[in-house]
Amino acid sequence: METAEIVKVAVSAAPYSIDKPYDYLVPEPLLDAAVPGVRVTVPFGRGNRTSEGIILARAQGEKVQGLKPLDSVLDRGPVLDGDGIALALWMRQRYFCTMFEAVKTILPAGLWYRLREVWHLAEGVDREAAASLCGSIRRAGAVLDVLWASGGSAGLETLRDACGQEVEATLRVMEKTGAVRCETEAARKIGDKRRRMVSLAVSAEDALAMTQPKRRSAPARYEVVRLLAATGRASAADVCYFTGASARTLKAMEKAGLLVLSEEEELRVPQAAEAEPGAPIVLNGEQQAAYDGILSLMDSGKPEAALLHGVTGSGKTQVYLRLVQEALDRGRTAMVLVPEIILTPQMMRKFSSYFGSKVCMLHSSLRMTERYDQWKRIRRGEVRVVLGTRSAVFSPLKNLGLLILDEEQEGSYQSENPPRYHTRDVAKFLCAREKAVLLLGSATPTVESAWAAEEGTYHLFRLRQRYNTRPLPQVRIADLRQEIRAGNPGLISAPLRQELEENLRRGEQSILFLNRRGSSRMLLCGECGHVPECPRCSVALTYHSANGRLMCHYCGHSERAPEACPVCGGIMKHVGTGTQKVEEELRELFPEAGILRMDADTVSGGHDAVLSRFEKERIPILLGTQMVAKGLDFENVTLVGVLSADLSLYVDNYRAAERTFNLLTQVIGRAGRGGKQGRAIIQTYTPGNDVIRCAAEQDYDSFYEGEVRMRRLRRCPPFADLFVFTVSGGEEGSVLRAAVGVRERLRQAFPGEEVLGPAPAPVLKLNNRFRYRLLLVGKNDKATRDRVSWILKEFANDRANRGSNIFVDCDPMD
DNA sequence: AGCACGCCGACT
DNA sequence: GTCGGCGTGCTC
Repeated sequence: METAEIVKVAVSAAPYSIDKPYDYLVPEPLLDAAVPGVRVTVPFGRGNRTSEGIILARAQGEKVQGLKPLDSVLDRGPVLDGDGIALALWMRQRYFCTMFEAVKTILPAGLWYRLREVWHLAEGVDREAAASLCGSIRRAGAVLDVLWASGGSAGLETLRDACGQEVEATLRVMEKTGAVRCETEAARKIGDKRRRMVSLAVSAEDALAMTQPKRRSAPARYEVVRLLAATGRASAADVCYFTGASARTLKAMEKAGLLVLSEEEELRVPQAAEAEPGAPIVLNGEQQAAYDGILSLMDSGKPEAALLHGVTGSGKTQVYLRLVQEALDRGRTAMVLVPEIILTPQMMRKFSSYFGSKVCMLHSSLRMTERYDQWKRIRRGEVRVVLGTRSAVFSPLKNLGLLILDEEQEGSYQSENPPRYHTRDVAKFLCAREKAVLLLGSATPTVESAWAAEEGTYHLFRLRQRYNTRPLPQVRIADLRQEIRAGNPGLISAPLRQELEENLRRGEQSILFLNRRGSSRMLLCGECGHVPECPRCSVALTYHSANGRLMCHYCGHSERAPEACPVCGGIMKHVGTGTQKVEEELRELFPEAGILRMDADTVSGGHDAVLSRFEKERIPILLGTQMVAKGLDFENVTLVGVLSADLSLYVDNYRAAERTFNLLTQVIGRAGRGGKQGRAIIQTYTPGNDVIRCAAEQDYDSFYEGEVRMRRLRRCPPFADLFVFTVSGGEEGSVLRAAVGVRERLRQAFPGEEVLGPAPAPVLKLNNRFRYRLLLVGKNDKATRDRVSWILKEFANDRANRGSNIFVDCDPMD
């Protein structure tokens, strides 16, 4: 039997249940280009629809019969090396996604291809011939009309718009008659940008002599030469701009042998603000000890993980900077990941002042082109330090020595769309591979991380004192039950009112914090109580004053706000947010004081605008939701009030206590950042609650002790892992039935393990899909993942589950 | 998932 | 007789 070149391909069109490497023949013309790590198009399935894929491996094969050949190669060279492919394989088994989904997550979006079907009238087939070939096919006439009118070919979208969504079936039948054919175009989302460059082809003297303006001859040429004699190479655009020469002149000069025109790649990289080089970093005793310890881990040549547990303001960033410097000195690279880079401008400034052009910042406000060009710079080794958010963990840095995850407890490290990877897990994988040090930094570590440190899996380093030995804020708890008994049913307790008065008198600023995720205004009928709901999701629509419309935060649905109740015709009333009510109460208490409110409704002008007003105009009171808790650093803020600490405590989530403790700690830390002593008031209905008490005393260790005891008892992470299965579909009954089926399978596959549910998801209906959840308490090891994977595949293959979908999350953050 | 093949009922 | 419904099995 003849041997042939065969490639293993991860195919985009293969869903999870049939995902595996598929074999394809390499046709002669693609022998050089079809190498591992390049993306290809391949025919897939009975209908041989064109699908995107990526080559995982190449080999000589004998089993040639039945194999289809590759269609085309999309990349000039590998976009993923062996390490990248290994990472994708790991993600596949860790997050229950397909190989191709993992690959797509690793690659920058600017590199993605969009496949587009273009339908053509077959060659040599005129309109009559086509019509007779398709004679008996319904709706074929309309298709031919459109193709004819658009010059013989049209994109599938065009045909869908003109002939309806079912046009695809018609086209497939027409294809068989030979009247039409389909070609799949692959278009990149963005391209590489190239810049035309100009330089002198001869010496400056000769060129000047040749273009010396005698009589009236071509002054533009002389100007061009003069410019290039001074600057050397320059871009064509610049030359034209500064000399007034036209592109034609340049072309002509090239022809005359004066200039060389060439193209070079232009990188769309945001111009780094020139920062003063940073002064040498001096560490205090604790910082030095942590630094020494972590440095010795880096030099151990083994993959190690460390937890840097430092209170707010203890100067973790200094330690990071020194360690990154050391990594670079050892010829290695470093990655620094933060939850939301926009909130850490100080960090960005510091890194550019110490690392200049060696550092690259990857944050959410970069354009796709900028992000992609940064990816190219990193791949080429032009970048030694990456500072970025979640997805920056996929930066193709080589020879990684140090990976820092700052504020490791933050939920934004987990991706919200599938595969829902957690940055910490990916980071661990990378550090193991690169024998690099993983450094988790936090003022309030997750219980899992603190536990790993206690167990010795992580090396623990602590920073207990604030950097310039500023004292922590004085915290008081205000008992709201007592307020009610004392005849104050309001949202501001007497102690908080007194402290606010005090601050107003002293001209110092205060931040009030409503412990709620987001906030929204709704419409409510004053007569029948009707609340307009999203037609696609089971949530109330929120009112946006900016456009007078009702919108859904989940699916984006938007409609005009009704004047009258659509049910009874009554008058619609606005139901204000929590923050609005607080604002009203504050205005009554302090009619003279300026108050800034920051929530979804007021923040349309931009976060930054509100905050800079607060800072510059010294407005006495800032009131907001969770968004005011993070990263704010204002000198003149000496008082912080938490309006209702309980709100985030009693939600059905094993992380509720941890999240509340973190939030309270963060908010309290906003007070007294300048020279003055800070104060904080925590209002609560449960002053005896351990979490609130520990937060008030700023006692992480006690909180941790209590929480670990609780988690051990309840079998929560780190003592067990929670696999959350979500079954969704358009018909509630069948979704519930499918979910019950999953429960039975889980009970069979995991005898003795706890299986809970199905229970409706917190938002039952989202985008017209009903969602039910199940919970498996187990251990996230290979054996469990294999069984979970089996259950997912079985679910997809069971025809009884048609129309329903399933996915799993392990230890989700939300 | 997405598609083709195949086997039955309602029409020209 | 055929068109088209959906049930079944496979995807290199």
